[in-house]
Amino acid sequence: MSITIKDIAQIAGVSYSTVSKALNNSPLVKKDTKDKIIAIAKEMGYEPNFAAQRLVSKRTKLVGLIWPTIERVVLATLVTKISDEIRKTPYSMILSVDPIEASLETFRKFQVDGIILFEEEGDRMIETHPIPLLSYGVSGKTFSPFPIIDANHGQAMHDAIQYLYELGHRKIAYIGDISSKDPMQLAKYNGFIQAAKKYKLAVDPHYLVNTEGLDWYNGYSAAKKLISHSPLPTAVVGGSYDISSGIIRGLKENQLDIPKDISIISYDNIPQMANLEIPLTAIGVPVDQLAKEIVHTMIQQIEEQDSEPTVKKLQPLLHERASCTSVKA
Amino acid sequence: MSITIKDIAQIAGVSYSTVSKALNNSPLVKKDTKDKIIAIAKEMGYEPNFAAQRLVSKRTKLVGLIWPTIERVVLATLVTKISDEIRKTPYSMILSVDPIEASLETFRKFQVDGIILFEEEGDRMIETHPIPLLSYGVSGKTFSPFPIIDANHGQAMHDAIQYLYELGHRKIAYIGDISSKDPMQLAKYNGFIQAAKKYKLAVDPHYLVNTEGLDWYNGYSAAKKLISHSPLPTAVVGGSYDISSGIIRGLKENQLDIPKDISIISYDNIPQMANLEIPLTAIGVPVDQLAKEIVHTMIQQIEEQDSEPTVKKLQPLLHERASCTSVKA
DNA sequence: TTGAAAGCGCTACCAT
DNA sequence: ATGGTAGCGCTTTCAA
Repeated sequence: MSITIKDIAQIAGVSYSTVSKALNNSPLVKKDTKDKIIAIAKEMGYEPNFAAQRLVSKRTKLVGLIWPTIERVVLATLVTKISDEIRKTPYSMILSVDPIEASLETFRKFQVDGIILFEEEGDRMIETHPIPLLSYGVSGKTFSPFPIIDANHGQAMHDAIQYLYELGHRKIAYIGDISSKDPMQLAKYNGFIQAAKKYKLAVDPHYLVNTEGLDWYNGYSAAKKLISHSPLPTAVVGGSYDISSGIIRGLKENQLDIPKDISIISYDNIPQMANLEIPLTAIGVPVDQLAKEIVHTMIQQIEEQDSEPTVKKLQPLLHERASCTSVKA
Repeated sequence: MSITIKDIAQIAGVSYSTVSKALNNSPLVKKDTKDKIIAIAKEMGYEPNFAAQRLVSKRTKLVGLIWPTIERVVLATLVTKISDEIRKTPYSMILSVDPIEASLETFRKFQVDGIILFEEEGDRMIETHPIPLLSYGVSGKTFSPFPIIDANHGQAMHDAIQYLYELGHRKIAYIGDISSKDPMQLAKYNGFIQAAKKYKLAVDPHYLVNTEGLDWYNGYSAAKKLISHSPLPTAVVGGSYDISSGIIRGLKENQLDIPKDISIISYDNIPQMANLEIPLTAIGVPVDQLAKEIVHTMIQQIEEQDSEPTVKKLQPLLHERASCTSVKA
């Protein structure tokens, strides 16, 4: 049997309701008493009984996160960061690896206060769901019944191209996955196309390489395919962390020096970019900020029931490393 | 406010303690009443209040699982299967992606009844931990303060070699990661060496290729390295799912036909083996069985406090697909 | 500023 | 077979 506020009350010589207040930092308790009680609690190794707390205050202070099915380093990083972020708040996070329906079932059982999910899956059955929801993804429609955190992939691609353009690049290739209906992938691709148009780049069709997958190897093969045609581009934009790491290998295996022969910039602004064979300049909303925004918005949504579900487009950031160089016009 | 047993009691015209019994399928309630109550409960969409249940019955029926840091398809599959398995029991699982210390903190807060973790990390501080623990890993020492589920990697390698031997293979290579101190990787490597000795195979040093990593690409490079020397082996044992998928690519890129030119068998008995470019014959404890065993043992450990923490070595199974062929001596 | 007491939803025991 | 009730540990009035 673990120790309860009654035990503390006994030792401290106060009533247990006072202990409760003290532990919750209520202003209704004299500072002396409060300090004493807190000290005793700590000394006794008191841990509040979660179930009891939840029972009485209808909030569970629990957020559920549905683990995305796709295995990606970036997503794993994001989930971890979200977890870190939540740990700084009074909330706790529980994860479910089950398919969405089963996850919702579990979360309902735990009576979580809010649910975070990744991309679209939300759309379907969830409209009716009473639990505050938040989705990380692409805000296709400008209206949504629940808030969406959007990493603004299109903007990111624009910024990448602008950056390369200003370095003098005119022949820029895009290597990414556009085989699926994944809105994030499409948003990147479309963003590239649009920005290329804006900067009047002549995009040779073979500068657009569809990796048809998100794996390392897909980027690797795509890179080889890209350099099998001439003229070679002077820069390439990689669609994701994994893809770009494959591109590096593909280029290196063909004795192409990065960035001397070819510059490369990658989508996904995660710290791991620095640990690749060649640290890559990257574009995207920094994963920490993404996590912060997701958690913050989720909690706000929970605590202010009336707050409008907003679609929040975040600002991508360009993180320079040594993988791009300027080129004479 | 969601509905409670009192609401049900009112509708059913019985006391709420009767409802509680009925819902818990107590034999103390007449079948008629029970059926009626259950029907009403279902109709009203009743969900028991988790917190209240937990508060009164000291068990939480919660199992915590610490998500392994290493990103592997196989582990993700295992975690998912464990989740599926737990969903069949009265228990629920919560996942933590935090580092072990923080995870334990969280789990203590949730007052989980048991904790599952992957490999050794348990050893350290956990000795003192009062919560039943179970580890999936390698049972180096035969004694352990908590139960260990061991996939018996050594035996698996033995079985693989026996299989190949009986097909007539005498030149067998091993491609796997032996650069880290990961006991699972070492167990496989050592198992290979031992079995090779047993079958009196002359293991040319270049038949042992250290991938120095667990990624696809590591297997790919290793395969290329392997075939750069002659004589080529007639069969190769891949150390893991990812590694083997890299091996396939490496061999194919060099116009080597599987299994005509070279047979391949991979560790990791997961269904995904069938979806590779070339469906691979695989050896290992089937992931479903692993999950079943882990969950079953965990629950037993929780419910029978006195049960001895056993080290359970599981029996690997060889799943034949079309990647191995016999060879004339 | 502190204490007493109600009650969250449920299980389990005792009474009927 | 069913009902009444205590109490799990806590928060939150309300009273002192």
